[in-house]
Amino acid sequence: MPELPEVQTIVDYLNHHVLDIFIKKTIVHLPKILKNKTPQEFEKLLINHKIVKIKRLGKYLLFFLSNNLVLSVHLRMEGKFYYQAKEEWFNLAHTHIIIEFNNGMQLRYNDTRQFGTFHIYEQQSFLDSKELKKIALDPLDNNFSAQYLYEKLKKSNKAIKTALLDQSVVSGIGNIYADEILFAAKIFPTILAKNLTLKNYEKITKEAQRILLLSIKNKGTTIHTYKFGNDETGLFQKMLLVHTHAKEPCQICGTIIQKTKVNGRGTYYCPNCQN
DNA sequence: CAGCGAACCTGAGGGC
DNA sequence: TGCCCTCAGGTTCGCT
Repeated sequence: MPELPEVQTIVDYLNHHVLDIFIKKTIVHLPKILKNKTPQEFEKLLINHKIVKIKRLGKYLLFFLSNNLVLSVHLRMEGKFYYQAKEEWFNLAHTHIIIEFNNGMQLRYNDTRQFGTFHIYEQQSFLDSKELKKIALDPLDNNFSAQYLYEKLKKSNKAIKTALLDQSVVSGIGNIYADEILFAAKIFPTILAKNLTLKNYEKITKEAQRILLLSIKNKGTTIHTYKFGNDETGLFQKMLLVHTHAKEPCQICGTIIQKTKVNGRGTYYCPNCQN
């Protein structure tokens, strides 16, 4: 499901709604979402504590708790959070975890495909965890640069699109934005990363930052099921130039947009602009 | 280590 | 209406 702009939108929304409220109870309908705790341990660790701050690391949401623990959540393809009154209807079939606050509201984790993950770590060591330690800088990080990307990829035999999807190279970019970034940078998706120049990486970096920021401004991209807050959708899908536009004329040059598979992922490109 | 497909799941949509 | 196939904002595992 969500990539950097969608996760950032969800983090921004939740930071405005769920901070500094005591957690009253938790309900876990699908224990396998909790990867390193039992439902009993999960409740014991959260109850009578508060969420102090929520941050994003790549595509992970990090909930910092008042007891110096960190709840790290990955939404994978379809994970969603709803913040609703406990009386309000919800889809029982796909709501797997509920955190209820003492103000009568519930934070509900909904995930049709059940791919999402919850981990709880100590605040001083969460970055050492197996999943989080490999997350590279994202393009909006102050320390990110074209030089950084170039150094990481100048010997890589991967297709540039595959490299951009590798979260240990650059984090936050997924299938939609990889296509849009390479289109904007006029780079063919299957070119090997090692064959690109620093100048190419400067273009990729610049376009990645522009596109991701523009998408955050538009609350992300809703193609299938991504939602944030109380069932709101993003708007950036209206600004996609290649992704989902197979068989349509390119808005820049009129050539028909092609769809293919790169590393098993649907990939859209303009054979003229990205030649 | 690279590269590839399968696996994890459910549901929507198209073709017949 | 129903069946079968493909596809889906992601990641990890296991095989060659």
